[in-house]
Amino acid sequence: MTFLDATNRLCAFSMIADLAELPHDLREALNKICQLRHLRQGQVIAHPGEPHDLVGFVAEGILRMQKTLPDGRQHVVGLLVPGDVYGRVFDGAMQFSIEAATEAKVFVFPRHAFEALLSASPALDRLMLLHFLTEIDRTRDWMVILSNPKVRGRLAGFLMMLCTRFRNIEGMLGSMNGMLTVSIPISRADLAHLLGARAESISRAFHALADDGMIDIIRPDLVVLRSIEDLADEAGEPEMGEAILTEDLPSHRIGSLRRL
Amino acid sequence: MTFLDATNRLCAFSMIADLAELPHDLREALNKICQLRHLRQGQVIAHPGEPHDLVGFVAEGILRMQKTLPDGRQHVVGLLVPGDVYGRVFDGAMQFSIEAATEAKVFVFPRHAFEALLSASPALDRLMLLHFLTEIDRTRDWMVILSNPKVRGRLAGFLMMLCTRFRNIEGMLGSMNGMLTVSIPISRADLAHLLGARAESISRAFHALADDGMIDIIRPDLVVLRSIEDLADEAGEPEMGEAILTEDLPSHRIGSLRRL
DNA sequence: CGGTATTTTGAGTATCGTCAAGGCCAGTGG
DNA sequence: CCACTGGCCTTGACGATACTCAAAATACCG
Repeated sequence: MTFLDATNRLCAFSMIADLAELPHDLREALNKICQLRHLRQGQVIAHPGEPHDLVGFVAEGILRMQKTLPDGRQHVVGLLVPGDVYGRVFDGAMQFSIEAATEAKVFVFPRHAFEALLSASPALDRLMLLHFLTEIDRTRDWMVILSNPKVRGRLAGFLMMLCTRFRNIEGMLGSMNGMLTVSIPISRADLAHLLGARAESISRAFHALADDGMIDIIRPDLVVLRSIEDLADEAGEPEMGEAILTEDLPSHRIGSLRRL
Repeated sequence: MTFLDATNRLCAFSMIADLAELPHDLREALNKICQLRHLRQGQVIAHPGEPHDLVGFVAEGILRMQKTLPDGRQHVVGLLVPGDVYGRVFDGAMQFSIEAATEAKVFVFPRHAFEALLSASPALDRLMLLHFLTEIDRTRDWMVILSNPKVRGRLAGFLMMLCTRFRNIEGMLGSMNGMLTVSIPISRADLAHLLGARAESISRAFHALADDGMIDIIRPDLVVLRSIEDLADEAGEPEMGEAILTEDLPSHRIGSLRRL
């Protein structure tokens, strides 16, 4: 299966900026081994333990990474948005399972073919290396959020992170009479696991933030951010608020490797 | 400055297994640009924001990564042990500052020279890639620990992580009449930041674990683990306990890229 | 040995977890 | 169209846990 547009140019990865910038012949080689998959919500595409023989790029939708504990409980440890990569390269089994949080589309590559290209192409190799560096920083940012002693603070940090990660992703951020809205792609129960709390506490924290005028809750999965500064303050990270407010919005570029 | 042993072979990286396994000519090239630095406790070797022009490998001692918030508070987000790498390659400024938690020795490479070698050598490139993959998984493990709702659980998880990370590191693990002891390389205050709690709560959690017979507190920075299973249970990760107990101890190998 | 920083303890309050019940919404079947 | 059902979110009440502020004890260092 190949992806060619009307003018016969490779277009499969056009929405994934980092791939689109690769040399033409490399894109062609990638195109030959790639496959587009539609995922319905809730579909699990990778199980921990068993070696996963695919490397995937998210094209549309939100996936979540989760650790499944022996007793069956599931522990969300991250979100994948368009432009993100999942799957191990070169070594070992996946540490986490991956599940579609929304309808999603992913490009998948057979692992060994992808690794062969990786070894042959410095550009792709560099791309992956930079991607992983970014991922490390993101996960450390998660840690900073999680180490806030109070649930309200962690939730505020989570909302801030959604803003930065969703900035370039269609349908996740919006505006209501001039104010920023953000979609919350996971359930209260999952959010509770992610933030180290119970679903009830998460619910109370949402409404506490609403009572203080920082947010409005339109639907459980859609909130208006009324005061980014106050949220950033609540999260204990003054710098994040400024970043969100001052930065311009290059909405054409998806999956930038630069951190926001 | 070069590092040659009595028989005139390169020996600088002998304690860092991953570097020692590189081809000879590459080790030689690395050796030419590398520098050994002794760090005294508390010394800060990287500041966030300002681009850091060095890539470092930890040879001895423990360093901590921390985020310095605008108001001056410091937020530990990880520990570096011998074999670990710090510093950004190719892109941007450091996100976190790095400080020596103990006396330490590090090998540092000028960033651009290191990048040049990286581009020229697939083996080194692969090494770094795998290292970063491991680092991502480690940080996600941190997340799982941090998302435990109770301080006792987070502390138990922290102790388990110390065991796995310190396994091959001299002076951090010991034994007292048959039982495992572990050194705690950071202060209560830093641990509190790391685990999302206050120093008082950390202290109380330590003594709560001691009262339940899971640990003995020899000194504030040295504890005996009396029941790894119970600790793992407290941490909510039954699998970790088994891993620590059943695994053999290849103490000659430092800085394995394989996850413990 | 004294002085300082760190750790611990204590008491009171705020927050959070827990259990239970109720509400909202979408889908189902009468 | 409506009642019913099940999942998810919310609310309430209560006990457990953790934060706060203060003070004491311990460890550390010269």
